[in-house]
Amino acid sequence: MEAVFKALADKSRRELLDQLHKSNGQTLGELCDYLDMTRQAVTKHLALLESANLVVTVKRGREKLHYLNPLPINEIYMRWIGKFEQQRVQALHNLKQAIEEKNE
Amino acid sequence: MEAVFKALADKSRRELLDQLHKSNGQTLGELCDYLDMTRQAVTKHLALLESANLVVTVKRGREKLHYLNPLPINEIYMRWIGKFEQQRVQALHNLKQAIEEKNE
DNA sequence: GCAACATGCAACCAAACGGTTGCATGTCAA
DNA sequence: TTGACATGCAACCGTTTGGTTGCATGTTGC
Repeated sequence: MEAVFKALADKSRRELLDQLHKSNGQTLGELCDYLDMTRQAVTKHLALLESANLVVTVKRGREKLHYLNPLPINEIYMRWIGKFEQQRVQALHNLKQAIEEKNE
Repeated sequence: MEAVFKALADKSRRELLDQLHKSNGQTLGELCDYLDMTRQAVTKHLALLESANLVVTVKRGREKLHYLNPLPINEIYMRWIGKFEQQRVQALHNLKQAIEEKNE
């Protein structure tokens, strides 16, 4: 959970997830094309995403294929964001009531 | 957007949001009770949350009241997480296939 | 008015972060 | 087999981050 939030905090890593979203199962080399940094830097980002369980990798010969795992993001939504989301409706309701009361 | 992700990356800040979720409109002093750090550190965290527009503050006399703003989190869900969520089923299918291919 | 209280501001510090360079390892293809 | 290719590993480095301490400012209530 903590790892997922940390992983999502970086723009480059979100970009990588975006690319995998567009085309799943890309190699390290392919993913490097999208980011303006060295391969080693991209490796580090991918390692972090993998340790957060946001991407899963499979080795194929000398290549390493990267697959997106959307479950942790779903988890975050269910356990964390949904809670606040739920309150949003309540907050809007409260606001509506406050305005109505004011108009009386 | 970037600011929101960065703000959510820290456990203490998520804890603060949680506390505001439980009881909205708390003062700095009250929020300090929940975290094991100095008031100044909490101030910094709240400033970051405020600059990410996740909390809104109102001054009342010598106190500062903190209110949760759930809209940015909703934004993240709508623009970012929802996209991955949608793909979830498809991605699981792809992953399953990739693993099967590997086992051959 | 003044003492206690709630918060603000700034300098400082260690650790984590995001990136680099250099080199090693493993795999494919001719 | 050997050279090119895809990736792995480790040391290093500037900047950001999360926290501290010390002091300043504004507000309340007696």
